[in-house]
Amino acid sequence: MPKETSLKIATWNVNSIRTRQQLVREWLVTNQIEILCLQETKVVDGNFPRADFEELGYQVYVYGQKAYNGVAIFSKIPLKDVSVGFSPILGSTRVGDWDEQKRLITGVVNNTRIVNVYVPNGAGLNDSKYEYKLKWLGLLREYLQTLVKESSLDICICGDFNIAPEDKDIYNSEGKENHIMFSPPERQALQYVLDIGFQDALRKFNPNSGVFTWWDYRANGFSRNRGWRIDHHYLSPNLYEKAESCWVDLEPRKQVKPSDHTPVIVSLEF
DNA sequence: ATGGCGAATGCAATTCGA
Repeated sequence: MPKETSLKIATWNVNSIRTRQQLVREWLVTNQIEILCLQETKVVDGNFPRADFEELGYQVYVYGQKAYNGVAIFSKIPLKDVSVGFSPILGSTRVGDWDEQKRLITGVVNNTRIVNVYVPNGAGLNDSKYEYKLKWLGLLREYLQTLVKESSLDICICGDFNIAPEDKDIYNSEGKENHIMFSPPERQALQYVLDIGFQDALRKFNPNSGVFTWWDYRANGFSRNRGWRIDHHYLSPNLYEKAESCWVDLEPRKQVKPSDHTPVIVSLEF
């Protein structure tokens, strides 16, 4: 038994798990990933292609819906205390309709609660979906605040946040003040969540500009490297100390029929 | 400035994503 164990947690918006099934499988075969958090699975739970991943030794936890949204966690170690949506923590009275869109799944491993989120995109600043995004982030803050208050577990929040936190997280931030994924109100809403006490895992190791996780399918975004960093791992203080590396894997984005996102991986030493 | 591309639904064209 090694004195220290390493746990690699990846996050990847796959833009349909059924379309990306083979790509995800191949990536897991060539990479030693203990936990994979998926977003935009776009499939109801009964149709999730779980067998392919169970064969690789993963427990598969899903929370999906027809056509849109959907999150899942694959884990080599069985998770404890798995729950989906806001209501198990915040209560159905407070949450109301906010769990209609399937955007959050959580479970516990190694004294660590993993919270996998797919934050709403928001469409545009004058769209009702923008208001939805800001309110959803407010609810996420309440959710995390409640977790922190009610338990001493470490927390890793990872997923597609649909927000580039800083100028250097966009290939060119000029003129993007009113652009979805960069406007000040949404960045402030994210910062308000992080102010509870979470830190950006990637920025512990890499202060540089030009680190991206998403490239638009249109206008050859990837070949021109017109990217954005909108997928993140945010860690509570103890976990932040345990992080030993964090990186983006560009290989899946180079493949035929890729997702428009590529995986981000954090390695934790316990 | 606009639209570009890709996926789902469901079978043509529309909606959505970011």
